[in-house]
Amino acid sequence: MVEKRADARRNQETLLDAAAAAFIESGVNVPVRDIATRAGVGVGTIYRHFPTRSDLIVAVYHHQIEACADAGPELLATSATPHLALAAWIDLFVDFLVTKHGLAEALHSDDAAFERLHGLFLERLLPVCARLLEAAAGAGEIRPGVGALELMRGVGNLCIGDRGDPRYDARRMVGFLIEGLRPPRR
Amino acid sequence: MVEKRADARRNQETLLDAAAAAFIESGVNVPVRDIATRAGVGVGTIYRHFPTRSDLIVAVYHHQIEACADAGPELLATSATPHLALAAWIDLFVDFLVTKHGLAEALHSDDAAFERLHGLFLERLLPVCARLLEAAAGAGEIRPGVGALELMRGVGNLCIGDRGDPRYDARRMVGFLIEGLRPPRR
DNA sequence: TTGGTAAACGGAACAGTGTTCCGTATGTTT
DNA sequence: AAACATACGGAACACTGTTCCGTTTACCAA
Repeated sequence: MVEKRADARRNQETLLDAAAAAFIESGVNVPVRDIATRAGVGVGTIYRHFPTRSDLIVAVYHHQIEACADAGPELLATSATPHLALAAWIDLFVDFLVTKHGLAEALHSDDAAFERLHGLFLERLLPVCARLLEAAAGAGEIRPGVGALELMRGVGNLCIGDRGDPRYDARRMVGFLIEGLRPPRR
Repeated sequence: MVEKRADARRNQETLLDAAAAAFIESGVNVPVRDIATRAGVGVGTIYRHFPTRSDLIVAVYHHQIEACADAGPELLATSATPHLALAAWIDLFVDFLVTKHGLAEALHSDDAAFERLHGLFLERLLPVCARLLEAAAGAGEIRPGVGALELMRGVGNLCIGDRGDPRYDARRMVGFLIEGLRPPRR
């Protein structure tokens, strides 16, 4: 493994900061040029460090995604019931998504540029969700046969378009969805 | 009101056909030039007849939207319970959305180009949904205070990304959401 | 210190798409 | 048939993503 040049390392840091700021201000779909200008580098430099938009987004939000993943087992251990743990974890997930403008949309586009983002969610968050689902199903609190992937996609979809719009509260809708997972009443 | 020229009327028809075909083949985000080529006209002609993409989509799907709107009262009159009517109507709505690739996405983008589409849904479908919700709430079958707009946006969102993907069934997720509207169990 | 080399940079250039605009063509009317 | 209004076509512009290469810079060895 060869060491990277000092200027390259410096630029990568600068880019991460610039991207984070740009994402907050203009959403994750902010034009590449804007990020480049903000960082004071050429667009080529961005593509060299982060070949796809996914790579940049992943780099910026990596820690938060990890934190969300880590919270799953913990919630399961400390919650009164698995269903409550599931609901609480989904809440964390929703919080993460709705505070990143455009991220929910990006997550569910089939654009190849978001491949790695997709991959990270699948790799880190999906197993956590699956574990929580399993526990809740095992306790008879939700119907069996609900897939983690479809649940996460559904929840992610529900988060689209929630930008502090008072007429649409993603958390509320997600709450209904999670409630609807319970077994049919007799 | 002045009569339109014959060639203009002819072109409008041709464009509707071409757009409908293009939507089926490539989704509602098919490039304008593709539709123009298909219809054998210049892009200017499209923009003259349909200034925004919304106008074109609305023109193409107008009848189906009307049919969906008309089905609401009918379902309410013939269903065993208001909740069943609501579920059945939402099913129609979902059917409409998932068979039009990209329509659900378009519906929830804030792009100004989809203004009229948004407007038509609000104007025609929203009252129908509100009526069904009211009936169900009145019968105590769902919690009160659920807004028609948020429900329709939620349902629309859940339909995003369902392209016959076996791993994601929008209808199933919507079913859970509607089920979750029921009052909390004691 | 001083080359020499590989790594990294910048930004021009290209590609795809939406949108506008105007010279030209066509239908309509007198 | 002439004159006019309407409509047409597509070039041209704007915006964004992406690639590519001539130039610059950091690093190291002599």
